[in-house]
Amino acid sequence: MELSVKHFTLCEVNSMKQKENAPTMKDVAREASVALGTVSKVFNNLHVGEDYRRRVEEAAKRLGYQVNSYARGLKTNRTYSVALILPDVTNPFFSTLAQGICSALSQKGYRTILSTTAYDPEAEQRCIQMVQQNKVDGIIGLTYNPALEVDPQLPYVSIDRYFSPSVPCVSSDNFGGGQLAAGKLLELGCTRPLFLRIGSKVPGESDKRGDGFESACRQRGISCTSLRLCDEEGYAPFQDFLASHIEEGRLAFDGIFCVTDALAVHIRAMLCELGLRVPEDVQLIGFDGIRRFAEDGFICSTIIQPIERIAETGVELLLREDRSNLPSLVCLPVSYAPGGTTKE
Amino acid sequence: MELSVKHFTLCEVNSMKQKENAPTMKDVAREASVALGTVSKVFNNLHVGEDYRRRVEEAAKRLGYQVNSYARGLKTNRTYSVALILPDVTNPFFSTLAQGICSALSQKGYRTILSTTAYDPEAEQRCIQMVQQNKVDGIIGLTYNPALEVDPQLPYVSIDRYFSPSVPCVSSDNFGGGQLAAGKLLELGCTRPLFLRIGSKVPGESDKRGDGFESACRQRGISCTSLRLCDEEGYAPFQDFLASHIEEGRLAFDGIFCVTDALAVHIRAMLCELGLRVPEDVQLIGFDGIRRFAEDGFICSTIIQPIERIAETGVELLLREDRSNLPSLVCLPVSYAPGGTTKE
DNA sequence: TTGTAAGCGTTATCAC
DNA sequence: GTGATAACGCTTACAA
Repeated sequence: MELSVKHFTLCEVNSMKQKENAPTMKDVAREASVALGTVSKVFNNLHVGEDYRRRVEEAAKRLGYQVNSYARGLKTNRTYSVALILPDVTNPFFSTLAQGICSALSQKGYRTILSTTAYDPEAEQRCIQMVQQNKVDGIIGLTYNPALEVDPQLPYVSIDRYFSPSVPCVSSDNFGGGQLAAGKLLELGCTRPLFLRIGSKVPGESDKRGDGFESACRQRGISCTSLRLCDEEGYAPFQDFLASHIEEGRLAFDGIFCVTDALAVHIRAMLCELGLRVPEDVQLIGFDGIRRFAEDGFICSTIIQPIERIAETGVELLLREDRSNLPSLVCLPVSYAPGGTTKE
Repeated sequence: MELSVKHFTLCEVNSMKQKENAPTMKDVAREASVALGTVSKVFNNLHVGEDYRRRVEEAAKRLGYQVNSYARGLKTNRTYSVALILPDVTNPFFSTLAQGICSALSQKGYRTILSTTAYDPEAEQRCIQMVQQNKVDGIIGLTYNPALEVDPQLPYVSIDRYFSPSVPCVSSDNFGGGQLAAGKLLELGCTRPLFLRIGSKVPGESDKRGDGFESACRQRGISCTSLRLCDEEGYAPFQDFLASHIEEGRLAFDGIFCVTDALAVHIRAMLCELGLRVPEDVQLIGFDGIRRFAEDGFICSTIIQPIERIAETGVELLLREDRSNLPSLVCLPVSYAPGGTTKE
């Protein structure tokens, strides 16, 4: 008689040691007195006589059989798993993205293999290697290594970073978001706008935020100041810059567009320390649409990224059957919401 | 001549369609003019003549060969991947946990298969099924289904929920955290403490937070009020409760311990609306140690969970070779930090 | 409609 | 030490 591997609720499990023998299709076939091929057909929903199907299903249940998707993948070359490569899932933007991608994938029957890279280009490359060995069906990556090496056969979707025409990139409409921020600030009475940026030194889609902002200001005949920093420099230069632009307790700017919400809250704190009031003296708009908790309001006035749609679009592009006419860049629409750092 | 699958940087990839033929060990063997077994040995770091090894490695590089870990797993019954089952990776506590577990696993050479369940007990069970088919080497789960069915053969570590002696559970020292909160509040001059809780109706380790708080109050001869709600009830009862305990603009409590930081910030907002000042009129302590961004301070005075250590411990327990003497519950030490909602 | 057998890419057991 | 060969669990022609 076959030794069956029953499943137990976690509460029932005690230290019973069974022999290491997960039941296989062969076991099921024997238990159901049918041929191996028949069992396979049942589990692939192919036509099989009704009573055969029943016998197989019952036998499988009795034995606690589960298909071995590794063995299946070996045969079919499809593993129904995709890799998600993110710098860090702690950041609210990334974690929301991860959530969206993970559930979009699971809805389509795919597993998510999560790799975090801590912004390290070499770790990024190692992840790629690792998941390629794992024979994933595709990769969604938000990476900073401009020279990532990837099997060209493997579907790849990039988030927020454009590589080449043949690698689809999905991101927010960063340029439009910058324009929107400028429009709002001006509309709210600002006349001396400032753009502040800190981020990676490797170029990315989000650089367009500042471009859009400046462009919109210029278009309205307003001159705009910008300060763009790299992560390595830290926040200190902002502090100095702001302090040096205060005259008689008055800042030279009355509206600041920050490249992220994270920066906006930092700048807000700096302004407070400098004795400036937000939004009375200076209005602030960030970018991302971060909330503290899901039910909370925004942590600052902000340009909201449609993270959910970015996730869905990325997944859709990655899993698309016909890969001949993929767009090289899709920008999703952003929106504005007040969050206490503007005068509404 | 073999058709080799070179790797390209993402930027170089153009729409070149190659034939679907990832190189296999057989190809490498032929390319290097050695036997198949020799190639296998090279990739498993077994003893092989130095020049053979070199030839194989060069051939592999030429062909862009990568081991197929599916095929390997089929043979060896180890996949070097573990499943992480979380309700939702958007919540800061969960995302930090995910980050810690993911990197601890990757450090040990394991991949993380992430599944999010949205607190749905059935989704949790489906995840378990799915990852079992995937032949993961183990599961780390933070789940709410009290009757999860799992293959008893498969190593399982539970976070924050105790199932049975044979299923290791790792969590913070919730009871101790409650005591700590009580001690702090009392030390800071509170005399009329209140405990507020909202959460799942299925019991979990975090229930001990309130128990510890009450116990510590009792021990010091102070009577303590508690209000414990289920998620379904929403925050409204808190609002009513607080409003009904105000007399002449004065709240009946001067120190509140909230079961999470999320609740604490909500309660703080409610108190503000009711015209009460935090921390002047009422002091507040939360639980978790949440920050808005990694560099920021805490969003409220809080009992900090050692999330990093929970992650590491969970992984260590899961991957432990000798599974005969596993602890059934390990509680990790918490600490207190002020965050603006207490008088320090 | 059902059964048979070859083979997916790897590892492991043997003789050599 | 190296090299053929038989599994691993499954899918899939193809034969019955």
